Amino acid sequence: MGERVYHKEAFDRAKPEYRNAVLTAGIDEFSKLGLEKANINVIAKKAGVSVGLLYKYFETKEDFFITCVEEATKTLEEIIDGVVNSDDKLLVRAEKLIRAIQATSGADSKYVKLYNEITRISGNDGAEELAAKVEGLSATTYRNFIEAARKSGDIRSDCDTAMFAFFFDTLLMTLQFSYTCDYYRERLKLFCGEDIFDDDERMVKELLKFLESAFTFEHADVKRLER
Amino acid sequence: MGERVYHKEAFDRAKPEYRNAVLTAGIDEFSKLGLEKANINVIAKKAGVSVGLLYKYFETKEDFFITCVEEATKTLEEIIDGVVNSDDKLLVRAEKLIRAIQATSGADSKYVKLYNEITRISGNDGAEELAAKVEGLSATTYRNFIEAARKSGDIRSDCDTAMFAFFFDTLLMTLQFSYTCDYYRERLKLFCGEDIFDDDERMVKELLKFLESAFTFEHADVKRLER
DNA sequence: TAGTGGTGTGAGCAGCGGCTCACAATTCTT
DNA sequence: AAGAATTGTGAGCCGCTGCTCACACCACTA
Repeated sequence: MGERVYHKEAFDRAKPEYRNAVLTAGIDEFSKLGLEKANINVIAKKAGVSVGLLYKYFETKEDFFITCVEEATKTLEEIIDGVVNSDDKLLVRAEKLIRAIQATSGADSKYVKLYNEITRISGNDGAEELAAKVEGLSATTYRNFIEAARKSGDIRSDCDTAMFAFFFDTLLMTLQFSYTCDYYRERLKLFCGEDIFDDDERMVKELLKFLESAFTFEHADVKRLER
Repeated sequence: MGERVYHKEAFDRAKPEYRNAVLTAGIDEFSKLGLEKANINVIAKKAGVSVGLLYKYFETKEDFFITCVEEATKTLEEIIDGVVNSDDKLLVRAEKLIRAIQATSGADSKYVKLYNEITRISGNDGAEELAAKVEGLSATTYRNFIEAARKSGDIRSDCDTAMFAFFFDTLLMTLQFSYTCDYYRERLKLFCGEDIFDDDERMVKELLKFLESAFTFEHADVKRLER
Protein backbone atom coordinates (compact mmCIF):
# COMPACT_ATOMS: atom_id res chain seq x y z
CA MET A 1 0.00 0.00 0.00
CA GLY A 2 3.10 2.18 -0.09
CA GLU A 3 1.76 4.15 -3.07
CA ARG A 4 5.26 5.46 -3.61
CA VAL A 5 5.69 8.64 -5.59
CA TYR A 6 8.33 8.47 -8.25
CA HIS A 7 9.10 12.17 -8.59
CA LYS A 8 10.27 14.96 -6.33
CA GLU A 9 8.02 17.85 -5.33
CA ALA A 10 9.84 20.18 -7.71
CA PHE A 11 8.29 18.24 -10.58
CA ASP A 12 4.79 19.11 -9.38
CA ARG A 13 5.72 22.76 -9.26
CA ALA A 14 7.49 22.75 -12.63
CA LYS A 15 6.18 24.81 -15.55
CA PRO A 16 3.85 22.68 -17.70
CA GLU A 17 6.05 23.23 -20.75
CA TYR A 18 9.03 21.77 -18.96
CA ARG A 19 7.00 18.92 -17.54
CA ASN A 20 5.67 18.02 -20.96
CA ALA A 21 9.01 18.44 -22.71
CA VAL A 22 10.71 16.19 -20.18
CA LEU A 23 8.02 13.51 -20.34
CA THR A 24 7.85 13.57 -24.12
CA ALA A 25 11.59 13.27 -24.55
CA GLY A 26 11.69 10.52 -21.92
CA ILE A 27 8.89 8.48 -23.45
CA ASP A 28 10.48 8.90 -26.85
CA GLU A 29 13.92 7.68 -25.87
CA PHE A 30 12.88 4.98 -23.42
CA SER A 31 10.43 3.49 -25.91
CA LYS A 32 13.09 3.52 -28.61
CA LEU A 33 16.05 2.24 -26.59
CA GLY A 34 14.75 0.74 -23.38
CA LEU A 35 15.54 1.68 -19.80
CA GLU A 36 19.26 0.95 -19.73
CA LYS A 37 20.30 1.96 -23.22
CA ALA A 38 18.56 5.31 -23.14
CA ASN A 39 20.88 8.17 -22.15
CA ILE A 40 19.86 10.74 -19.56
CA ASN A 41 22.10 13.44 -21.00
CA VAL A 42 20.59 12.94 -24.44
CA ILE A 43 17.06 13.03 -23.05
CA ALA A 44 17.81 16.26 -21.20
CA LYS A 45 19.20 17.83 -24.36
CA LYS A 46 16.20 16.72 -26.41
CA ALA A 47 13.86 18.14 -23.79
CA GLY A 48 15.75 21.44 -23.90
CA VAL A 49 16.56 21.22 -20.21
CA SER A 50 19.75 20.75 -18.20
CA VAL A 51 20.64 17.43 -16.62
CA GLY A 52 20.79 19.18 -13.29
CA LEU A 53 17.17 20.19 -13.53
CA LEU A 54 16.13 16.71 -14.49
CA TYR A 55 17.73 15.53 -11.26
CA LYS A 56 15.83 18.20 -9.36
CA TYR A 57 12.70 16.52 -10.69
CA PHE A 58 13.69 12.89 -10.18
CA GLU A 59 15.88 11.05 -7.71
CA THR A 60 17.23 8.51 -10.20
CA LYS A 61 16.99 7.41 -13.81
CA GLU A 62 14.72 4.55 -12.72
CA ASP A 63 12.27 6.89 -11.03
CA PHE A 64 12.15 9.03 -14.13
CA PHE A 65 11.56 5.94 -16.24
CA ILE A 66 8.65 4.82 -14.10
CA THR A 67 7.08 8.27 -14.29
CA CYS A 68 7.30 8.05 -18.08
CA VAL A 69 5.68 4.61 -17.99
CA GLU A 70 2.85 5.91 -15.82
CA GLU A 71 2.25 8.73 -18.26
CA ALA A 72 2.36 6.41 -21.26
CA THR A 73 -0.08 3.87 -19.85
CA LYS A 74 -2.41 6.66 -18.77
CA THR A 75 -2.44 7.97 -22.33
CA LEU A 76 -2.89 4.48 -23.71
CA GLU A 77 -5.80 3.76 -21.41
CA GLU A 78 -7.48 6.98 -22.47
CA ILE A 79 -7.09 6.15 -26.15
CA ILE A 80 -8.34 2.62 -25.72
CA ASP A 81 -11.12 3.28 -23.23
CA GLY A 82 -12.29 6.25 -25.23
CA VAL A 83 -13.66 4.06 -27.98
CA VAL A 84 -15.73 1.60 -25.99
CA ASN A 85 -19.12 2.50 -24.68
CA SER A 86 -20.00 1.36 -21.20
CA ASP A 87 -23.13 -0.45 -22.32
CA ASP A 88 -21.62 -2.23 -25.30
CA LYS A 89 -22.06 -5.96 -25.34
CA LEU A 90 -18.93 -8.09 -24.99
CA LEU A 91 -18.39 -8.77 -28.68
CA VAL A 92 -19.07 -5.20 -29.70
CA ARG A 93 -16.61 -4.07 -27.11
CA ALA A 94 -14.09 -6.61 -28.34
CA GLU A 95 -14.46 -5.43 -31.92
CA LYS A 96 -13.97 -1.81 -30.94
CA LEU A 97 -10.90 -2.72 -28.90
CA ILE A 98 -9.34 -4.68 -31.74
CA ARG A 99 -9.87 -1.81 -34.15
CA ALA A 100 -8.53 0.70 -31.65
CA ILE A 101 -5.43 -1.45 -31.20
CA GLN A 102 -4.90 -1.61 -34.93
CA ALA A 103 -5.26 2.16 -35.19
CA THR A 104 -2.91 2.78 -32.28
CA SER A 105 -0.09 0.84 -33.92
CA GLY A 106 0.98 3.83 -35.97
CA ALA A 107 1.60 7.18 -34.33
CA ASP A 108 1.08 6.08 -30.75
CA SER A 109 3.29 3.02 -30.96
CA LYS A 110 5.76 4.46 -28.48
CA TYR A 111 3.25 4.14 -25.66
CA VAL A 112 2.76 0.47 -26.44
CA LYS A 113 6.50 -0.09 -26.67
CA LEU A 114 7.01 1.43 -23.24
CA TYR A 115 4.23 -0.74 -21.89
CA ASN A 116 5.99 -3.76 -23.37
CA GLU A 117 9.26 -2.63 -21.80
CA ILE A 118 7.98 -2.83 -18.23
CA THR A 119 6.73 -6.32 -18.90
CA ARG A 120 10.16 -7.65 -18.01
CA ILE A 121 11.18 -5.51 -15.06
CA SER A 122 12.11 -7.82 -12.27
CA GLY A 123 13.75 -7.79 -8.89
CA ASN A 124 10.83 -7.32 -6.53
CA ASP A 125 11.41 -3.54 -6.17
CA GLY A 126 8.35 -2.03 -7.80
CA ALA A 127 7.09 -4.93 -9.89
CA GLU A 128 4.03 -5.56 -7.77
CA GLU A 129 2.93 -1.96 -7.47
CA LEU A 130 3.69 -1.18 -11.08
CA ALA A 131 1.69 -4.12 -12.34
CA ALA A 132 -1.22 -3.07 -10.15
CA LYS A 133 -1.03 0.45 -11.50
CA VAL A 134 -0.83 -0.60 -15.14
CA GLU A 135 -3.09 -3.64 -15.27
CA GLY A 136 -5.37 -2.82 -12.39
CA LEU A 137 -7.90 -0.92 -14.43
CA SER A 138 -8.39 -3.46 -17.19
CA ALA A 139 -8.38 -6.30 -14.69
CA THR A 140 -11.33 -4.98 -12.73
CA THR A 141 -13.13 -3.50 -15.73
CA TYR A 142 -12.99 -6.72 -17.73
CA ARG A 143 -13.90 -8.92 -14.78
CA ASN A 144 -16.84 -6.74 -13.84
CA PHE A 145 -18.43 -6.59 -17.23
CA ILE A 146 -17.83 -10.24 -17.99
CA GLU A 147 -19.47 -11.00 -14.65
CA ALA A 148 -22.37 -8.75 -15.62
CA ALA A 149 -22.67 -10.36 -19.05
CA ARG A 150 -22.79 -13.76 -17.41
CA LYS A 151 -25.55 -12.73 -15.02
CA SER A 152 -27.62 -11.22 -17.80
CA GLY A 153 -27.28 -14.38 -19.87
CA ASP A 154 -25.33 -12.76 -22.70
CA ILE A 155 -22.53 -15.27 -22.34
CA ARG A 156 -22.18 -18.81 -21.08
CA SER A 157 -23.07 -19.40 -17.45
CA ASP A 158 -20.45 -22.02 -16.65
CA CYS A 159 -17.33 -19.88 -16.75
CA ASP A 160 -14.95 -18.57 -14.13
CA THR A 161 -15.21 -14.87 -14.93
CA ALA A 162 -11.85 -13.95 -13.46
CA MET A 163 -10.10 -16.51 -15.61
CA PHE A 164 -12.02 -15.64 -18.73
CA ALA A 165 -11.24 -11.97 -18.19
CA PHE A 166 -7.60 -13.00 -17.97
CA PHE A 167 -7.74 -14.89 -21.27
CA PHE A 168 -9.54 -11.99 -22.90
CA ASP A 169 -6.95 -9.51 -21.73
CA THR A 170 -4.13 -11.83 -22.73
CA LEU A 171 -5.33 -11.99 -26.31
CA LEU A 172 -5.80 -8.24 -26.57
CA MET A 173 -2.56 -7.31 -24.84
CA THR A 174 -0.56 -9.62 -27.07
CA LEU A 175 -2.40 -8.28 -30.08
CA GLN A 176 -1.27 -4.82 -29.11
CA PHE A 177 2.35 -5.94 -28.94
CA SER A 178 1.94 -7.86 -32.18
CA TYR A 179 1.11 -4.68 -34.07
CA THR A 180 3.91 -2.57 -32.61
CA CYS A 181 6.85 -4.33 -31.00
CA ASP A 182 9.56 -5.77 -33.26
CA TYR A 183 9.74 -9.26 -31.87
CA TYR A 184 5.98 -9.72 -31.62
CA ARG A 185 5.51 -8.38 -35.13
CA GLU A 186 7.92 -10.97 -36.47
CA ARG A 187 6.10 -13.65 -34.52
CA LEU A 188 2.73 -12.66 -35.96
CA LYS A 189 4.25 -12.67 -39.45
CA LEU A 190 5.59 -16.18 -38.88
CA PHE A 191 2.13 -17.44 -38.02
CA CYS A 192 0.03 -15.52 -40.50
CA GLY A 193 2.33 -14.14 -43.18
CA GLU A 194 3.59 -10.69 -44.14
CA ASP A 195 0.24 -9.50 -45.43
CA ILE A 196 -1.54 -9.79 -42.10
CA PHE A 197 -0.62 -6.15 -41.56
CA ASP A 198 -2.40 -5.12 -44.76
CA ASP A 199 -5.59 -6.97 -43.95
CA ASP A 200 -6.98 -5.67 -40.69
CA GLU A 201 -10.37 -7.20 -41.38
CA ARG A 202 -8.98 -10.71 -41.35
CA MET A 203 -7.74 -10.22 -37.80
CA VAL A 204 -10.99 -8.63 -36.65
CA LYS A 205 -13.09 -11.39 -38.17
CA GLU A 206 -11.08 -14.34 -36.92
CA LEU A 207 -10.42 -13.06 -33.42
CA LEU A 208 -14.10 -12.24 -33.00
CA LYS A 209 -15.02 -15.70 -34.22
CA PHE A 210 -12.62 -17.20 -31.70
CA LEU A 211 -13.89 -15.05 -28.83
CA GLU A 212 -17.55 -15.51 -29.68
CA SER A 213 -17.34 -19.28 -29.48
CA ALA A 214 -15.16 -19.23 -26.38
CA PHE A 215 -17.53 -16.93 -24.53
CA THR A 216 -20.95 -18.05 -25.63
CA PHE A 217 -21.08 -21.75 -26.35
CA GLU A 218 -21.28 -24.18 -23.52
CA HIS A 219 -20.37 -27.77 -23.97
CA ALA A 220 -23.54 -28.84 -22.20
CA ASP A 221 -25.73 -26.66 -24.42
CA VAL A 222 -24.30 -28.02 -27.62
CA LYS A 223 -24.62 -31.59 -26.41
CA ARG A 224 -28.21 -30.97 -25.41
CA LEU A 225 -29.06 -29.39 -28.75
CA GLU A 226 -27.54 -32.36 -30.53
CA ARG A 227 -29.94 -34.49 -28.49
CA MET B 1 18.79 -16.66 -45.36
CA GLY B 2 21.70 -15.16 -43.41
CA GLU B 3 21.78 -17.95 -40.85
CA ARG B 4 24.43 -16.03 -38.97
CA VAL B 5 26.49 -17.89 -36.41
CA TYR B 6 26.80 -16.18 -33.07
CA HIS B 7 29.98 -17.81 -31.83
CA LYS B 8 33.56 -18.16 -33.03
CA GLU B 9 35.05 -21.45 -34.16
CA ALA B 10 36.98 -21.80 -30.92
CA PHE B 11 33.67 -22.37 -29.14
CA ASP B 12 33.00 -25.45 -31.25
CA ARG B 13 36.40 -26.83 -30.38
CA ALA B 14 36.15 -25.99 -26.67
CA LYS B 15 36.09 -28.73 -24.03
CA PRO B 16 32.49 -29.70 -23.23
CA GLU B 17 32.98 -28.81 -19.54
CA TYR B 18 33.96 -25.28 -20.50
CA ARG B 19 31.17 -24.98 -23.03
CA ASN B 20 28.62 -26.09 -20.47
CA ALA B 21 30.04 -23.98 -17.66
CA VAL B 22 29.99 -20.88 -19.84
CA LEU B 23 26.46 -21.46 -21.10
CA THR B 24 25.13 -22.29 -17.64
CA ALA B 25 26.65 -19.21 -16.05
CA GLY B 26 25.43 -17.06 -18.95
CA ILE B 27 21.87 -18.35 -18.86
CA ASP B 28 21.86 -17.92 -15.10
CA GLU B 29 22.98 -14.32 -15.07
CA PHE B 30 21.16 -13.14 -18.17
CA SER B 31 17.89 -14.62 -16.98
CA LYS B 32 18.33 -12.99 -13.59
CA LEU B 33 19.53 -9.55 -14.69
CA GLY B 34 18.78 -9.16 -18.37
CA LEU B 35 21.14 -8.46 -21.22
CA GLU B 36 22.51 -5.09 -20.19
CA LYS B 37 22.65 -5.45 -16.42
CA ALA B 38 24.42 -8.79 -16.47
CA ASN B 39 28.19 -8.45 -16.09
CA ILE B 40 30.58 -10.32 -18.37
CA ASN B 41 33.36 -10.38 -15.78
CA VAL B 42 31.03 -11.86 -13.20
CA ILE B 43 29.78 -14.47 -15.64
CA ALA B 44 33.34 -15.47 -16.51
CA LYS B 45 34.20 -15.81 -12.84
CA LYS B 46 31.08 -17.89 -12.15
CA ALA B 47 31.91 -20.12 -15.08
CA GLY B 48 35.44 -20.58 -13.74
CA VAL B 49 36.93 -19.19 -16.90
CA SER B 50 38.88 -16.05 -17.79
CA VAL B 51 37.27 -13.12 -19.58
CA GLY B 52 39.88 -13.47 -22.28
CA LEU B 53 38.74 -16.99 -23.09
CA LEU B 54 35.13 -15.92 -23.19
CA TYR B 55 36.12 -13.43 -25.85
CA LYS B 56 37.90 -16.17 -27.75
CA TYR B 57 34.53 -17.90 -27.88
CA PHE B 58 32.33 -14.89 -28.69
CA GLU B 59 32.85 -11.66 -30.59
CA THR B 60 30.68 -9.53 -28.29
CA LYS B 61 28.46 -9.67 -25.24
CA GLU B 62 25.41 -9.59 -27.52
CA ASP B 63 26.60 -12.61 -29.48
CA PHE B 64 27.15 -14.50 -26.26
CA PHE B 65 23.70 -13.52 -25.07
CA ILE B 66 22.06 -14.79 -28.25
CA THR B 67 23.92 -18.08 -27.97
CA CYS B 68 22.56 -18.43 -24.43
CA VAL B 69 19.05 -17.69 -25.68
CA GLU B 70 19.38 -20.31 -28.40
CA GLU B 71 20.47 -22.87 -25.84
CA ALA B 72 17.65 -21.93 -23.47
CA THR B 73 14.89 -22.12 -26.05
CA LYS B 74 16.27 -25.40 -27.34
CA THR B 75 16.07 -26.82 -23.83
CA LEU B 76 12.63 -25.37 -23.33
CA GLU B 77 11.35 -26.83 -26.58
CA GLU B 78 12.67 -30.23 -25.59
CA ILE B 79 10.94 -30.08 -22.21
CA ILE B 80 7.66 -28.92 -23.67
CA ASP B 81 7.61 -31.06 -26.79
CA GLY B 82 8.68 -34.09 -24.83
CA VAL B 83 5.29 -34.38 -23.16
CA VAL B 84 2.99 -34.21 -26.16
CA ASN B 85 2.43 -37.17 -28.35
CA SER B 86 2.28 -36.61 -32.08
CA ASP B 87 -1.14 -38.18 -32.44
CA ASP B 88 -2.79 -36.48 -29.49
CA LYS B 89 -5.96 -34.64 -30.26
CA LEU B 90 -5.94 -30.86 -29.90
CA LEU B 91 -7.44 -30.70 -26.42
CA VAL B 92 -5.32 -33.51 -25.08
CA ARG B 93 -2.28 -31.77 -26.43
CA ALA B 94 -3.44 -28.49 -24.88
CA GLU B 95 -3.91 -30.11 -21.50
CA LYS B 96 -0.47 -31.69 -21.59
CA LEU B 97 1.07 -28.38 -22.59
CA ILE B 98 -0.64 -26.51 -19.79
CA ARG B 99 0.52 -29.03 -17.22
CA ALA B 100 4.04 -29.00 -18.62
CA ILE B 101 4.09 -25.21 -18.37
CA GLN B 102 2.96 -25.36 -14.77
CA ALA B 103 5.66 -27.90 -13.98
CA THR B 104 8.34 -25.88 -15.74
CA SER B 105 7.69 -22.82 -13.62
CA GLY B 106 9.89 -24.09 -10.83
CA ALA B 107 13.42 -25.27 -11.54
CA ASP B 108 13.50 -24.39 -15.21
CA SER B 109 12.15 -20.89 -14.80
CA LYS B 110 15.38 -19.35 -16.00
CA TYR B 111 14.82 -20.65 -19.51
CA VAL B 112 11.40 -19.02 -19.62
CA LYS B 113 12.79 -15.77 -18.25
CA LEU B 114 15.43 -15.65 -20.96
CA TYR B 115 12.76 -16.33 -23.55
CA ASN B 116 10.76 -13.45 -22.11
CA GLU B 117 13.85 -11.26 -22.25
CA ILE B 118 14.26 -11.49 -26.01
CA THR B 119 10.65 -10.56 -26.45
CA ARG B 120 11.63 -6.92 -26.34
CA ILE B 121 14.83 -6.85 -28.32
CA SER B 122 14.47 -4.25 -31.03
CA GLY B 123 16.52 -2.37 -33.56
CA ASN B 124 16.35 -4.47 -36.70
CA ASP B 125 19.67 -6.27 -35.96
CA GLY B 126 18.67 -9.85 -35.37
CA ALA B 127 15.02 -9.48 -34.39
CA GLU B 128 13.70 -11.18 -37.48
CA GLU B 129 16.08 -14.10 -37.51
CA LEU B 130 15.84 -14.61 -33.77
CA ALA B 131 12.06 -14.67 -33.82
CA ALA B 132 12.15 -17.19 -36.64
CA LYS B 133 14.55 -19.36 -34.71
CA VAL B 134 12.58 -19.23 -31.47
CA GLU B 135 8.98 -19.24 -32.67
CA GLY B 136 9.49 -21.02 -35.95
CA LEU B 137 8.97 -24.48 -34.60
CA SER B 138 5.76 -23.86 -32.67
CA ALA B 139 4.40 -21.74 -35.50
CA THR B 140 4.60 -24.50 -38.06
CA THR B 141 3.81 -27.33 -35.65
CA TYR B 142 0.67 -25.68 -34.35
CA ARG B 143 -0.52 -24.57 -37.75
CA ASN B 144 0.01 -28.00 -39.23
CA PHE B 145 -1.84 -29.94 -36.63
CA ILE B 146 -4.67 -27.47 -36.37
CA GLU B 147 -4.98 -27.71 -40.13
CA ALA B 148 -5.03 -31.51 -39.84
CA ALA B 149 -7.61 -31.40 -37.05
CA ARG B 150 -9.80 -29.19 -39.20
CA LYS B 151 -9.59 -31.55 -42.18
CA SER B 152 -10.41 -34.57 -40.06
CA GLY B 153 -13.42 -32.83 -38.58
CA ASP B 154 -12.10 -32.74 -35.02
CA ILE B 155 -12.54 -29.01 -34.83
CA ARG B 156 -14.70 -26.42 -36.51
CA SER B 157 -14.40 -26.12 -40.26
CA ASP B 158 -14.87 -22.38 -40.58
CA CYS B 159 -11.61 -21.20 -39.07
CA ASP B 160 -8.48 -19.62 -40.44
CA THR B 161 -5.97 -22.13 -39.13
CA ALA B 162 -2.99 -19.75 -39.18
CA MET B 163 -4.86 -17.25 -37.04
CA PHE B 164 -6.23 -19.86 -34.67
CA ALA B 165 -2.74 -21.29 -34.24
CA PHE B 166 -1.61 -17.78 -33.39
CA PHE B 167 -4.31 -17.37 -30.73
CA PHE B 168 -3.51 -20.77 -29.31
CA ASP B 169 0.19 -19.99 -29.06
CA THR B 170 -0.55 -16.57 -27.61
CA LEU B 171 -2.51 -18.07 -24.74
CA LEU B 172 0.12 -20.68 -23.99
CA MET B 173 3.10 -18.36 -24.31
CA THR B 174 1.54 -15.83 -21.98
CA LEU B 175 0.63 -18.61 -19.60
CA GLN B 176 4.27 -19.58 -19.48
CA PHE B 177 5.28 -16.03 -18.62
CA SER B 178 2.46 -15.79 -16.10
CA TYR B 179 3.90 -18.65 -14.08
CA THR B 180 7.50 -17.43 -14.08
CA CYS B 181 8.14 -13.77 -14.90
CA ASP B 182 7.64 -11.20 -12.15
CA TYR B 183 5.44 -8.76 -13.99
CA TYR B 184 3.25 -11.42 -15.57
CA ARG B 185 2.86 -13.20 -12.26
CA GLU B 186 1.59 -10.02 -10.66
CA ARG B 187 -0.77 -9.52 -13.56
CA LEU B 188 -2.22 -13.01 -13.19
CA LYS B 189 -2.64 -12.44 -9.46
CA LEU B 190 -4.53 -9.23 -10.15
CA PHE B 191 -7.01 -11.06 -12.36
CA CYS B 192 -7.41 -14.28 -10.42
CA GLY B 193 -6.07 -13.75 -6.91
CA GLU B 194 -3.02 -14.96 -5.00
CA ASP B 195 -4.24 -18.52 -4.74
CA ILE B 196 -4.23 -19.18 -8.46
CA PHE B 197 -0.70 -20.50 -7.99
CA ASP B 198 -1.92 -23.07 -5.47
CA ASP B 199 -4.72 -24.34 -7.64
CA ASP B 200 -3.28 -25.63 -10.89
CA GLU B 201 -6.46 -27.53 -11.68
CA ARG B 202 -8.49 -24.36 -11.87
CA MET B 203 -6.27 -23.05 -14.65
CA VAL B 204 -6.29 -26.34 -16.53
CA LYS B 205 -10.06 -26.65 -16.33
CA GLU B 206 -10.92 -23.10 -17.33
CA LEU B 207 -8.38 -22.71 -20.10
CA LEU B 208 -9.47 -26.02 -21.61
CA LYS B 209 -13.08 -24.93 -21.40
CA PHE B 210 -12.17 -21.70 -23.17
CA LEU B 211 -10.16 -23.47 -25.87
CA GLU B 212 -12.68 -26.24 -26.41
CA SER B 213 -15.48 -23.83 -27.19
CA ALA B 214 -13.28 -21.59 -29.30
CA PHE B 215 -12.03 -24.46 -31.41
CA THR B 216 -15.04 -26.69 -31.75
CA PHE B 217 -18.27 -24.75 -31.80
CA GLU B 218 -19.32 -22.96 -34.92
CA HIS B 219 -21.83 -20.21 -34.84
CA ALA B 220 -23.69 -21.77 -37.77
CA ASP B 221 -23.87 -25.17 -36.09
CA VAL B 222 -25.31 -23.81 -32.89
CA LYS B 223 -27.83 -21.69 -34.74
CA ARG B 224 -28.88 -24.68 -36.80
CA LEU B 225 -29.25 -26.87 -33.74
CA GLU B 226 -31.40 -24.24 -32.12
CA ARG B 227 -33.59 -24.42 -35.23
C1' DT C 1 65.16 -28.39 -30.09
C1' DA C 2 63.12 -25.14 -32.58
C1' DG C 3 59.01 -23.61 -34.71
C1' DT C 4 53.92 -23.21 -35.24
C1' DG C 5 49.46 -22.68 -33.72
C1' DG C 6 46.27 -23.31 -30.63
C1' DT C 7 44.40 -22.60 -25.54
C1' DG C 8 44.12 -19.96 -21.43
C1' DT C 9 45.14 -15.87 -18.24
C1' DG C 10 43.75 -11.46 -15.90
C1' DA C 11 45.56 -6.82 -15.04
C1' DG C 12 44.19 -2.90 -16.83
C1' DC C 13 42.72 0.36 -20.68
C1' DA C 14 39.34 3.45 -22.40
C1' DG C 15 35.17 5.33 -22.92
C1' DC C 16 30.72 5.89 -21.49
C1' DG C 17 27.13 7.85 -18.72
C1' DG C 18 24.67 8.54 -14.23
C1' DC C 19 24.89 11.99 -11.25
C1' DT C 20 26.93 16.10 -8.51
C1' DC C 21 27.90 20.60 -7.18
C1' DA C 22 29.37 25.30 -7.29
C1' DC C 23 27.42 28.86 -9.12
C1' DA C 24 23.99 32.11 -11.57
C1' DA C 25 19.39 33.69 -12.27
C1' DT C 26 14.90 34.30 -10.73
C1' DT C 27 11.04 34.62 -7.61
C1' DC C 28 9.15 35.12 -3.01
C1' DT C 29 9.07 37.15 1.56
C1' DT C 30 9.27 40.74 4.77
C1' DA D 1 16.13 46.41 -0.75
C1' DA D 2 18.06 42.73 1.63
C1' DG D 3 17.76 38.17 2.45
C1' DA D 4 15.88 33.55 1.77
C1' DA D 5 14.32 30.06 -1.15
C1' DT D 6 13.72 28.01 -5.37
C1' DT D 7 14.75 27.31 -10.21
C1' DG D 8 18.10 26.44 -13.57
C1' DT D 9 22.92 25.48 -15.62
C1' DG D 10 26.47 22.23 -17.51
C1' DA D 11 31.37 21.09 -17.00
C1' DG D 12 33.24 17.35 -15.27
C1' DC D 13 33.85 13.64 -11.59
C1' DC D 14 34.16 8.89 -10.94
C1' DG D 15 32.68 4.31 -10.97
C1' DC D 16 31.71 0.79 -13.77
C1' DT D 17 32.39 -2.69 -17.37
C1' DG D 18 33.08 -4.37 -22.13
C1' DC D 19 36.94 -5.72 -24.16
C1' DT D 20 42.18 -6.04 -25.27
C1' DC D 21 46.69 -7.63 -25.31
C1' DA D 22 51.12 -9.23 -23.86
C1' DC D 23 52.29 -13.15 -22.09
C1' DA D 24 52.42 -18.21 -20.41
C1' DC D 25 51.42 -22.76 -21.28
C1' DC D 26 50.60 -26.80 -23.98
C1' DA D 27 50.36 -30.07 -28.04
C1' DC D 28 52.00 -31.34 -32.08
C1' DT D 29 55.22 -31.56 -36.00
C1' DA D 30 59.65 -32.11 -38.13
